[in-house]
Amino acid sequence: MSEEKRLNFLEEIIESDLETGKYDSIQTRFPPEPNGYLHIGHAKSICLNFGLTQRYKGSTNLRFDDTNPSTEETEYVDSIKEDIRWLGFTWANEFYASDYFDRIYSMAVELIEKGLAFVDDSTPDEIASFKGTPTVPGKPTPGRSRSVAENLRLFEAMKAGKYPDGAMVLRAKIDLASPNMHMRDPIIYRIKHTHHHRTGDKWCIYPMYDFAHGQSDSIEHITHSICTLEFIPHRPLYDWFIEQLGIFPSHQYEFARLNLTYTVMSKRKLLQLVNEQYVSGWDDPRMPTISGLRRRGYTPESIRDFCERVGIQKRENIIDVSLLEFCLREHLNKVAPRRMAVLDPIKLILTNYPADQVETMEVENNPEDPNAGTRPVPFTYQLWIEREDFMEIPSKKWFRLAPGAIVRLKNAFIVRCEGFSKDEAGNITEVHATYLPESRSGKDTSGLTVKGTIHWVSVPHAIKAEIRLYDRLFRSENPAAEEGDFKDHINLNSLQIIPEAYLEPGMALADAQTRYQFIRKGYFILDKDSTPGQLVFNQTVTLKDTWAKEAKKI
RNA sequence: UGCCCGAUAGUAUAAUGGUAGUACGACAGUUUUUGGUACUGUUUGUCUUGGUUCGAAUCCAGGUCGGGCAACCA
Repeated sequence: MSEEKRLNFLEEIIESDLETGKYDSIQTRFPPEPNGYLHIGHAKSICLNFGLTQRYKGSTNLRFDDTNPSTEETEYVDSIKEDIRWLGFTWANEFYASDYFDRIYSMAVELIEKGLAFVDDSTPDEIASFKGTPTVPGKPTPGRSRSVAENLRLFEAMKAGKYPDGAMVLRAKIDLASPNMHMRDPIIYRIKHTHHHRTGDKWCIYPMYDFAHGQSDSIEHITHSICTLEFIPHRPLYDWFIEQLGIFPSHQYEFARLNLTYTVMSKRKLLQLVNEQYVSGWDDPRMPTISGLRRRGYTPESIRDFCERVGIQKRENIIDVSLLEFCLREHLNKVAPRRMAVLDPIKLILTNYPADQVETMEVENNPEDPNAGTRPVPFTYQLWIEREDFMEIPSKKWFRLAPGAIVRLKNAFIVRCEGFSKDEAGNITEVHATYLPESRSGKDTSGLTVKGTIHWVSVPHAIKAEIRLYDRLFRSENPAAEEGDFKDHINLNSLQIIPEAYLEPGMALADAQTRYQFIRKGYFILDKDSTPGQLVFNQTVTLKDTWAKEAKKI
């Protein structure tokens, strides 16, 4: 227990805040906008916000940042809640920025009364051009000099629905010459005659992010409001509103968002992949969404472990997806029951094994777990084995089947290859072998040592299943950074369907929640498309394959 | 050419003025009835130039490079 955990910069700030007595406990929030599904980048934020209040005394709210009704839907609210729960976190309160619309409206009125906000009826183009540029200061629009009474009257009328969308906005009156563009009289309310997923048609004006987020934090007494780097320039504005309104001083802290190699991580791009049907949906197993990873077979444990390992920093980063896969394999290796499945079958005929005999082999369920036990698997003279486990002319370092070579059939016998047959096209159709009766697993008296062990499934007992293999969705490490359209870099072979693989018979009763290891082939989980008569498995991830590398060298 | 943020092995992440360490990856090997797992070893790094200091990845100054900011998006 003496192992010291290194603190990230947020933990250091929090420990200091707790030590100095600035706070007795901390309060964080996870603030998604319900306009898309959560992805692995959000998982980093979720693990951060909830992790902090697990580690230190405090609690975390789930707050939907639903201030833009034109993009937000209840479907997204539901998926977000499901994903957070699945990741293993429980929020203290479920809040919505829309819960605070009345209070936020009053705050706007207060700002007007203090002469710190005004109604502007300039056109969007006018507002933009009067804002100046980063190097040229802005100029006041005519509305800026309106009286408090007039502003109050107009804002009231905006709320009452007297004006169409875009006719006018409410702006904070700050500093049109600020080098920070966000301080150049930012818009804080706009007119949108749009039905809201929660408040319905009660409102036709909605606060902007900058006039809702900090206020919501403050209302909830959030002590540490954690967001991503692009909000850094918003912080002075965040603080300005809190100061002018004299409300609870929440503080904003920023960290670098997660990026992963060979994928994209923006909701806009992910939505494009869905809408343009490059994938089957938000939960397509190739998507970096939480729902996609879940369907693919990822475990919450492995995702949490990954988020812990990537760390929290302020520098931009792109994490190698192999780290995610490492975390997954590490977890699955410990917990996944082993099974045998042949994905690309050829027949192995044991010429000296009685044709009418069926033996039951006891096969280990998980060599990593002594308590996992064994299961019976039927063995006959006709077996399915992987096509790639036989080589007519073996290469160097090959220690699977080849003419004259011996190999062990996992948890069964050692066999010697005696020959093979081909069809007219020259494809191997059958491999012939003899088995060594004295080499049975557990009572092997053959004295032989074999270098290779392969898996098998008895032909008459095999059950069929569809298996879906996945590869990375993009060919480029960082498709978003490539020239042109990111979709030009999509990997067109990211999904490979094996319509008919052969599985050991017990898999007919496969459990939908269990991630299985198909020995030597990777980890697999039942897909939601699966039915009792037509099993469908997703390959979660392959096993590390050092032979594949060796084979490439040749 | 305004303001803001950042820069440590291939990718991430520590070292908080005192031996540049860890993980993933890669490479090599040992063990193995999964070419899996486990274990061992190897490889590669402080953006740059000055300054402060007995001593700088760390503090200071200049530069370089990367990123962000001018939505009635969040």
